[in-house]
Amino acid sequence: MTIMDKLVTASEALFDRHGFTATGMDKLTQGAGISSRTLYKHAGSKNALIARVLGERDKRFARRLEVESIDALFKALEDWVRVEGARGCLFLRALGETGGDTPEIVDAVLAHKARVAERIAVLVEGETGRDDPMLVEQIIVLFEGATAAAVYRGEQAVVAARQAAASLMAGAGS
Amino acid sequence: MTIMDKLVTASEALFDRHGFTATGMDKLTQGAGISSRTLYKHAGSKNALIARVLGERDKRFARRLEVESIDALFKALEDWVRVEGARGCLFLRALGETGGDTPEIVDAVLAHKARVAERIAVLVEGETGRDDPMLVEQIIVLFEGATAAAVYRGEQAVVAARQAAASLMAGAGS
DNA sequence: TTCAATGTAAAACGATCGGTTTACACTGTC
DNA sequence: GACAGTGTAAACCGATCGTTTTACATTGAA
Repeated sequence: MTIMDKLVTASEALFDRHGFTATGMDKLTQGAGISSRTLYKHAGSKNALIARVLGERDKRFARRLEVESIDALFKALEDWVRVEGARGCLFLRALGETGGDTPEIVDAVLAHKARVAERIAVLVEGETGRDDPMLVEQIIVLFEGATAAAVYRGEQAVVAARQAAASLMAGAGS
Repeated sequence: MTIMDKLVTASEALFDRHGFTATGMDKLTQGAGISSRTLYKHAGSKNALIARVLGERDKRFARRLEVESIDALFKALEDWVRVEGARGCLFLRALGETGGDTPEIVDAVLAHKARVAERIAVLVEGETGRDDPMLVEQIIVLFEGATAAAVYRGEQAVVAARQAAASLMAGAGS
């Protein structure tokens, strides 16, 4: 495990549990077991570290979304919530905490959201056989809503989203 | 306009645009045009101020949700987004920034979410004539998802949520 | 065996954090 | 005309912020 891996892993957990602004550099160096000099040599700055954490999370999340149906997509989200917990979308949380004033963070968030939206668009077109932007938008909203609502309603929110998606997909025929 | 009104109004705007942790007390006093001593005499502490801001926002939001159908509920959300902008649910953002470690904030968030869920439950039962917990959960997810997705997809997310809700409500017959 | 690279620990930078305190001006009322 | 109440301005508290720096240990290759 490289220094960067240790740093990113520890940082992601700390950011996720305590927030980005509330997590100081000392907590990050302490969590990763490295000196502050090493952190800055590798990460450059706190904002760059946040952007890198988001980038790595995006990759890990995308790996989970390598499925072949909308139904499996929501099942994958259910697994994610069960394994990683439900504290809301870390990307949107980063955006909210920084007010959109940090370009590197904005870029990381938009890239992630674009990737998920594209994944959904491909799956919807694959299942329905046609380009249906409104249906795609509805699935995106359900996916986002399940992530957010799971914070205070638990897994049942994801289950409901999956069933709602199934209904909408079924009704999209012809 | 009382001191408390000025303080809460200015604080809500600052918290919403720049985040809770990133907004210092000096920005709050400066924004409200009052001294720090006056702020502490009225609000007690930063966390108490945050809780009060959330409480007032909940009231204002609830006033908007005094509608008579699920369709009107999503139209109300559309209005809200157009007027107040889409920076994500301020309650969940507060929860995320504090990691759920501040009881007064947790209470304010849960009270708000319970109120919205109850409102949705009443509307669903009023329109379908029966108690359908799964449908209620689906509408909650759509509502939450529209709020979150509007951050990066704009109003179309709310429109899609409204249409999805209409489909699900229509399919809930008997 | 010199040299650059990579790491550590720890002090220090100026700025800002949430919060308190002191000193003082203005108000309306008994 | 004393007095409590409410406000301001500003200094101050210790702590922490993100970041840089100094000084030193370890390593592997030329």
